[in-house]
Amino acid sequence: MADVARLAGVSVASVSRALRGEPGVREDLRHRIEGIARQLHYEVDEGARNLRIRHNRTISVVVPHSPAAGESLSDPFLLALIGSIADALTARSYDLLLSRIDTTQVGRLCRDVESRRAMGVIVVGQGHHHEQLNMVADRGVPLVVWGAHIEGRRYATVGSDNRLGGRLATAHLLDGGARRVAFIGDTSLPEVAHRHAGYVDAHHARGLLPPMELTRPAPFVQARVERELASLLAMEPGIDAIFASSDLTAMTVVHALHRAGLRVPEDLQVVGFDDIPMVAQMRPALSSVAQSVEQAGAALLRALEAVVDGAQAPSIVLPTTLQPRESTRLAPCESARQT
Amino acid sequence: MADVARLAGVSVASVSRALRGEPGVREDLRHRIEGIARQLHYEVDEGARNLRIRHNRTISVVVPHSPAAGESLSDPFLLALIGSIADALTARSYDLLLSRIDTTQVGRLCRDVESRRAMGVIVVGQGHHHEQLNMVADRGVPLVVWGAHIEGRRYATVGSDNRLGGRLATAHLLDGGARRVAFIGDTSLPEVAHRHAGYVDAHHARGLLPPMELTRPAPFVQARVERELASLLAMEPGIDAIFASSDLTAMTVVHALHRAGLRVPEDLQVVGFDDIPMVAQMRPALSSVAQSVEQAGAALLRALEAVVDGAQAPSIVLPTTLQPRESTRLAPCESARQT
DNA sequence: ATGAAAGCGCTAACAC
DNA sequence: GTGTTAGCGCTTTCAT
Repeated sequence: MADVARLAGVSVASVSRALRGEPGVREDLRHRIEGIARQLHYEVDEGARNLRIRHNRTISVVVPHSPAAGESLSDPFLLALIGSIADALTARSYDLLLSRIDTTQVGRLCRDVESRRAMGVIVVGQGHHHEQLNMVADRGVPLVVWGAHIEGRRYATVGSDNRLGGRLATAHLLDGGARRVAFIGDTSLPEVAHRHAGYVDAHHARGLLPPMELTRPAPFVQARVERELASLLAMEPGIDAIFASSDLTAMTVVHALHRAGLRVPEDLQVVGFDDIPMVAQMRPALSSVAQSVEQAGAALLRALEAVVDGAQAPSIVLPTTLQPRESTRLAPCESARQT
Repeated sequence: MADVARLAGVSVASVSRALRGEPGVREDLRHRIEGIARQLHYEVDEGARNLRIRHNRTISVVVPHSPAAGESLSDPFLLALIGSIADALTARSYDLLLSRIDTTQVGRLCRDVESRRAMGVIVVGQGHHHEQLNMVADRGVPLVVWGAHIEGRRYATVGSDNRLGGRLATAHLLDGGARRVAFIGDTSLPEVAHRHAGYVDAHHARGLLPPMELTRPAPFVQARVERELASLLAMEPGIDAIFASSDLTAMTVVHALHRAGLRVPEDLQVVGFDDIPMVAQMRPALSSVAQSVEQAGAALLRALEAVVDGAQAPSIVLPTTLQPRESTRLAPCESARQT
């Protein structure tokens, strides 16, 4: 900046004013300064600027690192979500500091904010770390989590209407003629628990008793899903539909059913969750519950800004919709009336 | 930091020294200071620190924004690559500033570095922006690109051995009995061009003339792939195998072939590229060329560090390997001898 | 409308 | 071993 000032024959104060578009600067001077800056490829030092104004526009986005499961980094939904966040931040000229850390480490979650690198944190997926997240929020770190609204949470959340999604999926299966619908998914995860609650809802709404023995708590890992499915098929021959709590799980399920010589949807219907683009390419094309990814980034940012402004842990729920395809029996038009 | 100093009854200089593990500090004092810092949840202000030491450990990772194609944000390979980079940076205690911008805008690509927010840039995918990338490098911005080594490039690259991959895939198809192998992919992209070169190589190595009329320049967009495939099948009935330049394209191809009543691999063999985890779940399971994602992040970082240290645009090529599955005819064991 | 000077939170000489 | 002080590059009073 000193260089620009010297070349323009003015003080750094004027350069600062000119470059930031402050009013009290003569237009011709401003143009001269801008020209010189451009020529030098000069950009204002963000660190120095932030230090002076005691403020920054960087947001820390944390993708939980799950050493146990291979769940995380092959899921296209996660990429779509991160992309949505990146776009929302870019649109509002925030910077995005990405980190992949173990969410149990409260200290590391807070570090970016406490070292003033970032003004707030977005965590993509709450997993089992409810209590740790509460601790982060208690420490005064502006925090918003993509996930489910949990009783007693002190952090902001943005997430899909998982319960509605679960209800839509299950209703679709039942109305397609299924009587014994299995649920595969790790219900110890809050989001999955809500999907399961919707599954129960749909049964009740039809005067049916949800068959709890058909709920299998398989984590996202492929091998586990296959094992649970095998045991399910062996023990419960009457089963005629499967609601998988993610598309990745559903894909594994369809593949395994095929190897077992069972046809989808003739022998068993299958519905997934997330509606990743790929499921339309499966054979059969997979019915799935779509989340509103495009809205997610903007909603997360809105919630975070509210928290920064002192709001008390707001919570936003985004709509889910059913996308009927070939893996379920009810025709797309018929399923329109579902709830 | 002043707070910590006051509570410890020492000067800020001592706190700074203690917290950074400098030698000349009495052990008991250091412990006292560390205790107080922890208690206050104090973290050193990174911005102020970087300003003072005139240096930082942040790397800008740019995911090209392609307004045209929907190519980008559903590709699991991209997420795996970003994850690999994030892990490599974390392991070496770098921060990752993620942005999703139009790579044609040279100025924005340079901004993070020129505003001293980051010390270098990693671009994930070179697309058609060879010239712009050269301009960035010429501006003195430390730059490394995930992509192909191009004649006349002045920026560092890290990428897969796409030519080898193309050769492996094509050889596998030919040795599985195919005689008219089609290539679907946008050969104007350097990486895809290399895959195509490998396709040509494999033909030559067997004394065959590569059937250039069977090369279709379809971009990653699904609709385009389907159209090209339809025209291909209509015009060239003799076609008996397809090498798709990405797994996503291959999935679309398999789906379209099925709707056209053609069987894979009996009527046509299909092989993809990237080996995303999902292709093993397809019906039939898709043969594919695997890239070394796990190595990618570390290699990119190594190259970037070399550039920062003044190296002249190094270039790293990572191995590719064929993963034979059900969509091709040659048994996995037989295919071991391929080259 | 422009400049001089103080200070954001930190580190690194230099003194003691 | 510890404190004092200058200054990183910027913004912002306060003068002029």
